[in-house]
Amino acid sequence: MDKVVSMRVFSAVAKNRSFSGAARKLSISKAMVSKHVQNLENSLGVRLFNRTTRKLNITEVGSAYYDKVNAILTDIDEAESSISQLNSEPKGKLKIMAQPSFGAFHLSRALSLYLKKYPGVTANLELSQRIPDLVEDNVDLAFHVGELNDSMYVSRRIASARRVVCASPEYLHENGTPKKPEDLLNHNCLIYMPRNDISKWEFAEKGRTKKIKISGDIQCNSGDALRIASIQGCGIAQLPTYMIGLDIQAGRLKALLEDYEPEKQPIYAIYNDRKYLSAKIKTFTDFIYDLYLPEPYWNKWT
Amino acid sequence: MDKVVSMRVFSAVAKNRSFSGAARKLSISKAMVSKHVQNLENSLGVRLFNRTTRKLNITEVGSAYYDKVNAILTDIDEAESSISQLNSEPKGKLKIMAQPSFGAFHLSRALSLYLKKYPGVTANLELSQRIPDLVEDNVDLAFHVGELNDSMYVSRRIASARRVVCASPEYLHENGTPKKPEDLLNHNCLIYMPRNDISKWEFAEKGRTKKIKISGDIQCNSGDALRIASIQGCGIAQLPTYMIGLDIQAGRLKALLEDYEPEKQPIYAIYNDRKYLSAKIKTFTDFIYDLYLPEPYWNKWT
DNA sequence: AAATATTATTTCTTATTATGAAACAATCTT
DNA sequence: AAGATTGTTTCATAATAAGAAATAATATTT
Repeated sequence: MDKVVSMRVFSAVAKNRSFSGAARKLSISKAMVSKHVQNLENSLGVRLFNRTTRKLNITEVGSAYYDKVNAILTDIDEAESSISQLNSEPKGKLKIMAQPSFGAFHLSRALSLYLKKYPGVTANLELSQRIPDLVEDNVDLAFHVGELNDSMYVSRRIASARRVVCASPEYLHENGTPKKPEDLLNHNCLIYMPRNDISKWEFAEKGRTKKIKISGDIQCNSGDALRIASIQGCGIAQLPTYMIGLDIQAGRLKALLEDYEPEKQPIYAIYNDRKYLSAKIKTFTDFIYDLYLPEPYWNKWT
Repeated sequence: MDKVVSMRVFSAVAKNRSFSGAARKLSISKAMVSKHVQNLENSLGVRLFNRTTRKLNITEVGSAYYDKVNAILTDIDEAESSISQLNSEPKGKLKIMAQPSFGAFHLSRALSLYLKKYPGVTANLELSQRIPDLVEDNVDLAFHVGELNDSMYVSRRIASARRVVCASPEYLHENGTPKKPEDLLNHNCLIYMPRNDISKWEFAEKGRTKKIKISGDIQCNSGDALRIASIQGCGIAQLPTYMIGLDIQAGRLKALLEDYEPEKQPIYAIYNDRKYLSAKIKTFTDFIYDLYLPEPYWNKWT
């Protein structure tokens, strides 16, 4: 028998000075009222009311208990409402993890807009290449560019990333401009290698995906490093537009093979639980999702 | 599912940073630990722990809830222990009702001894002829001399009362001294009449009870008034020794028909509940019972 | 690399408990 | 006297608690 319920019933009986009255007020049977009071009396080993069928008097002990019970019930209500309030309006620290380039270029901007809208939230943005373990790292929310091998967490697609092949004008001047994907075989390609198995680039041709195995003398797990390398004319890179949009606009890099542009990569928000999503996580993912609708700005750089 | 139990389980999990650890500490199955936490999470609509099978992290909400829950649990424990303490050592106001003569002559003395022994108790002694309704009158304990027609309350025999027939020396000098019960028919008897049906006096003769229908010109529902009347020589009265002991010792009254003394009347303590008897009631009835053992002093006045 | 151990959860069955309608007992009100 | 209303008890049933065992995930040890 739920002790908190029994306390509420007891409190109602004491307040109404009647078992039946309490039953009506609480919309339960008077049998249950009787049993709840007995439940407390048994667990306390004390008589709380002196009663006959027609008269009711709270005992001295009952009266002392009544005061304490009311304080306790108030505290419980307060705790629950403050918890649900904490959950209905975003508050507290929001810890986010994301890949360095996407995080640095775009999340930081989104975050500062978000924090302006929800002053109760503070943020902690941690940039790392690896896909975080939300629990282990105590992270509320992670963003990931690219397909996820299944994780136990919830992922929500919040945007997409165009990838383009690019090189510096200098490099192209020296080594020529590839016209179709296969031409890359003769170029020095800058290889992004977060895990050590991908040395193919995807392209689209006549609606089909085509993979070209590329090669080159630089392999790196940092997109930023590849970007710098390509700007410096080290070779050709395939990079997301959210990284190199400005470089292309500024002419530091030239986009290549645009007719063969591959499928956009999905960008996911990853969080722990769909059921009890805290307000700060919910509102931030919503905010991000809306911010990048219908097409994120980094995908429209021309 | 008992919310207080769930709170205790939640608190143990948070303290141990482990579901299994909490289960061991509480000696319940980890299945139940899991369910209790889920119970709270459901009722709050909030995730309290971020957890995988191997890692556990309390959420921000969970942490806030943890503090509140601990305070609440402490309050509940405090309330319960203070209630049971209130019940284990006598405290508070003890409201007693009794018949005027017995109360005035003897209970008041017993009470003052009792209150010396238990300083936490204060007393309220109300003297009235009628048998009280404990609930209606909000009385802890009543004392009654004489048989009870069944009441719904608990009665405990705590002593007995001798009754003797007596008259003032002056009356006897004027009207003669009755030698056997039947002689009373020719005397003016002072009739005690709390309810209006008793005009017989009991006597014992050869081990049998004999009832003598008496008559007289004074009927009264106050034993004290009868006592005064008999001292003043108005007639013969049958009164308990606890009332007239001193009068007989002082020679104001003479005991009559002592060879025919009737059965002693029982004296009862009446209270509300055998199961949850509060400490003050229990200790006072025990105290009274012991005080009058093996035979109350008022029964041994010669 | 494989085996073992430990974690939280889920499933399943069983024993317990909560629930209120109805019967009951005791007053009060008409 | 009859009817209404009180708190309690009884009873049948629906709901739930409980934990053993299976499961899934991941450390740790071998």
